[in-house]
Amino acid sequence: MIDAKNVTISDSEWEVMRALWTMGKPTSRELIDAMAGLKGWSASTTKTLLHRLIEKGAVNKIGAARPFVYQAEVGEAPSMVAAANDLFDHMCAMRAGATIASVIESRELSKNDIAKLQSILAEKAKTAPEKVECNCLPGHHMCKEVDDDG
Amino acid sequence: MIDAKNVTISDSEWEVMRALWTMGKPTSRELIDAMAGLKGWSASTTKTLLHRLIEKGAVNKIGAARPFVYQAEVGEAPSMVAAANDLFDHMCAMRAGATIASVIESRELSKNDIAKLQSILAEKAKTAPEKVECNCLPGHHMCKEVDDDG
DNA sequence: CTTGATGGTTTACAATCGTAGCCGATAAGT
DNA sequence: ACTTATCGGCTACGATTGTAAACCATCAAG
Repeated sequence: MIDAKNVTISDSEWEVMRALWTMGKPTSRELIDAMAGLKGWSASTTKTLLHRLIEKGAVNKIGAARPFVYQAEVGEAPSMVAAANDLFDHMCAMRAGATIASVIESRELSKNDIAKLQSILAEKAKTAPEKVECNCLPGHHMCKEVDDDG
Repeated sequence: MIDAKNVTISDSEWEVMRALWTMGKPTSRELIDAMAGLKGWSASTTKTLLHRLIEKGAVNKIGAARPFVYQAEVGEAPSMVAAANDLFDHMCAMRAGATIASVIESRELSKNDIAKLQSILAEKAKTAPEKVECNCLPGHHMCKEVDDDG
């Protein structure tokens, strides 16, 4: 369940969105085939998910004639950012640094990506606090130091 | 639904885990009060979630006598990392850089966090590719360039 | 010993999700 | 025109989730 533009998109629906973002304006057939290949879903499954996404306003059905094409209504990048924020909003602020570190370590990033991140970090370093406070239970700072991974 | 240690922990359950991680080994009463304060849940709701987490093996009931204490069985940091990986595994590899950038921009990070990230990035820069390929539909690279946020 | 508080266990129930079959309309082939 | 393959809509159904009440056991107080 990931939130993008105030609607809740389920995991399976999310997969359909991914395909839609990649394919642009596919017909249902193209989408069905793609999902069949990617996830092994039956045609009905993809159709259902597509319909639910339309109901939720995350996808548009375009055209008047019979082979409609479908298009994502919510953008890919904003949805990614929303999903990531949703995740980090639900973890202790103290853990964000270590978690980001782990993500960076495990992902493939281009030279350009890295340069951008470095520049953001350099800027951020200027005003960074010595320590981030735990925000788990308001008023208390009960989280232990970060490195007790267990 | 976030995956940590091969069990699926739902959103609400996740909130309970957060409290457990913060509180350590609370009694059910303490936990119930915390969740009532944080989320406005009734005692029953917290009890149900706690039970489901125990069934799922994510939480341990400790003690033999009547006021048991409860403890998270899965660690906080690994769960965070698992959740983050889960998220990034389900987005186009091309988008990872921009998404991480947005996360870094919106989070509070300590000087130490930043230094650590900078060191990881410096290391990673040595072997970084010029460009990350789209991995959305295998065999094709259909994703547009990253900066068409819309 | 009865009683009530406190904590633990079962049951409930509507909403959403994952997964998919079936049906009706329309377009295409013969 | 008649049959058939497609496409889109409706129906289905068990599992999980969010939310919580009801019930039961046990300990302490009277």
